[in-house]
Amino acid sequence: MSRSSVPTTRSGRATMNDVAARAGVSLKTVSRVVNGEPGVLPATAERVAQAIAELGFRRNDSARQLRTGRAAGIGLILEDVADPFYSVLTRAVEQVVRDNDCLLLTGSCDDDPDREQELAMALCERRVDGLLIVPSATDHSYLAHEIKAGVPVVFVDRPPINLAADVVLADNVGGVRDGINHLIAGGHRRIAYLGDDPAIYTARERLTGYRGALDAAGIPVDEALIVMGRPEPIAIRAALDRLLSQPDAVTALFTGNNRLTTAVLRELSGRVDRPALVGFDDFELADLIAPGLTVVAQDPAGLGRVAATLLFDRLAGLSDAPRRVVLPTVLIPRGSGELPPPGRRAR
Amino acid sequence: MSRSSVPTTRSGRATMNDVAARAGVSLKTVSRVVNGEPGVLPATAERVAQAIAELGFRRNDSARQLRTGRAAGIGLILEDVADPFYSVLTRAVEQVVRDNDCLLLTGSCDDDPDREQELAMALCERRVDGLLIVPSATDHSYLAHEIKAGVPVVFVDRPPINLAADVVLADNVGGVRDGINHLIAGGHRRIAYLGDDPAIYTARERLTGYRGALDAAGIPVDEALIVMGRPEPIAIRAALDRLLSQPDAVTALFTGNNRLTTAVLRELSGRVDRPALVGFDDFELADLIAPGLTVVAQDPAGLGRVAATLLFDRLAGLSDAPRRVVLPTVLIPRGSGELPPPGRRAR
DNA sequence: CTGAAAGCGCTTACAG
DNA sequence: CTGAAAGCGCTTACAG
Repeated sequence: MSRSSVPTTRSGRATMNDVAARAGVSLKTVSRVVNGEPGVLPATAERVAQAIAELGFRRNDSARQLRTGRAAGIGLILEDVADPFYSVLTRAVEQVVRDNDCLLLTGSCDDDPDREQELAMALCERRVDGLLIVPSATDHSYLAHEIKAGVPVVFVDRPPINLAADVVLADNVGGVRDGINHLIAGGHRRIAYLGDDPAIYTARERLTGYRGALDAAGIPVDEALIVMGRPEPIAIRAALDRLLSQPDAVTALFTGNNRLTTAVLRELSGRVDRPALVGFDDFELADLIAPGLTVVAQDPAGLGRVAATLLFDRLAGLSDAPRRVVLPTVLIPRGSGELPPPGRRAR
Repeated sequence: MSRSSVPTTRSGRATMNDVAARAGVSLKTVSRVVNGEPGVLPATAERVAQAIAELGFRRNDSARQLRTGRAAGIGLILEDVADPFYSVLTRAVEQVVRDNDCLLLTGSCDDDPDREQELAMALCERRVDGLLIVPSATDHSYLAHEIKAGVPVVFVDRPPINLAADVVLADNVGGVRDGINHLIAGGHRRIAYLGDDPAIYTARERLTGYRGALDAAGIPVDEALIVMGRPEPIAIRAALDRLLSQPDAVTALFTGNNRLTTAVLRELSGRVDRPALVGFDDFELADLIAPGLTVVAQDPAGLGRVAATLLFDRLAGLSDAPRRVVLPTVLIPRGSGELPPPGRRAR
């Protein structure tokens, strides 16, 4: 078996031309074999396969991509993969992406609008087939060009602003309503709401759920019981001190997200007389603290799965008007949300 | 300003040629402007910039990639992004990748060796500039071709098998040794070790740390106190029943990873007389359960950062022999690891 | 069943 | 300072 010459492609990699030369066939025949196209004599295919193995040939997808226009890749932009909510969402997206024989390109933007746009543009320059975005920007008109150029974009967890596009959301209003109703049913009337920065869509939505539930129950909303802002330990401590020690002290707390819940738990852990607590968003070990943490659970995996599936539907040609999908939440009682108000604790 | 004709590129996207035509310059001049190359008359650059804006031109990176051979992308393969250990690692990798103006392509392989290889090959076909792998396969010789072709590969958390390549590891042996020594210093002699499937590198290494610490302290290793296997609740319950009720019951447990620790905590939560517990790997809320969980903390962000940095060093030309970097662990006492053995609890 | 030619949209290497 | 030509490694559209 005379080994003629090592392929001397500049990149150190064999190309289809190298394979063709070695197998004594044309470039096109190699392409047929590599892509499993029909109409190649078994004997020919065999020779090509052998040349491929000998040269360690691996198709260059950037050339293929240039020619076909398909990247076989999807971009995912979110706030921070390190956050369990997003990492679970990412995993679900990955699964759908894989089922569609694509690769996933990801980036965290830390709620920085500029970074979101930067990432989106970089992904578009790479000509990904579609984009999944948990938005941080306050204006998404910058994507209009890309959508017109045929790149489907699906928003997740928060809707786009100044742009018509698909979006998959959790039922923020309904979820909080359920949680507040649960506390009301437990006898609570003085229920505080700790939410994130109202600049965040979900923070506003959830607050709406709080107000709605109180209204529906005929309990007047006391604005002094609403605390909105970034989860800073110091601010939270101050808020809790006030809420729990004021004349008509609160008997229950609702925390608007994971980070707030954790921060509140840390502050509460030293206290003797604990208020009831329901948190929005579930997390690992919520059942192992004492009392177990009652939560309104979102479905991050569902958000990712549904959004990614919708994206591939769009890629497959689905051309409705932009859709708005809302996924339900689930109340999971574990103890903290079932603590009665002090007056009733004697029984 | 006469608007001649909308660009009719097949993809619906303007190309450099379209821009050139509109600006009345050559393709090459457009390329110069887009890439910020010097030697373009300000007036010319201005005309080009305007044409770019009008056409919504965005450079096609797949063409650029084909020509330059640089993907400006890094591949990351791991077990499961949804696991906090990996999601934090991913975030750190992302940061380094971004600092180097690259994009990140990721994939989870669920400890499936075939899936690892599939992903690695797909990423190589896409001609990523380098690969970061938390390996699941038991043979990495399949990567020899790629490495020879110039794709640097850095392994993370577990070393490669049958392949010489860089690797960044946690100090598994030393970390467990510290944890066991801590328990011994607390008066414990009957210390059980619950580890994961010994097919996993880190599980074997950590067990080695356990044996070493006992040996060094002159405590004979009782094989009956070693339980290795996937973290199945049923198996763990059975093991705990046996370990805690046998004649010479254990007074302390060491759990070899996050999932084992969680599973053990769930089983323990009902019990009255708790053994001391130290877990390998830290997690959120470990301070909020009672007693606080004492852990040997790894540095997942450090692993990701150091590995990614090493990868870019390789891309920049660093050509030493393959390196092996070991990152230290830290013992964090929070209560569960400081519970004394029953004999001493009276004091 | 097989192949020669053209072209995807850029960058490279020259030339003027 | 600007541009014409060639080519990266594939796939497309034909032809035989």
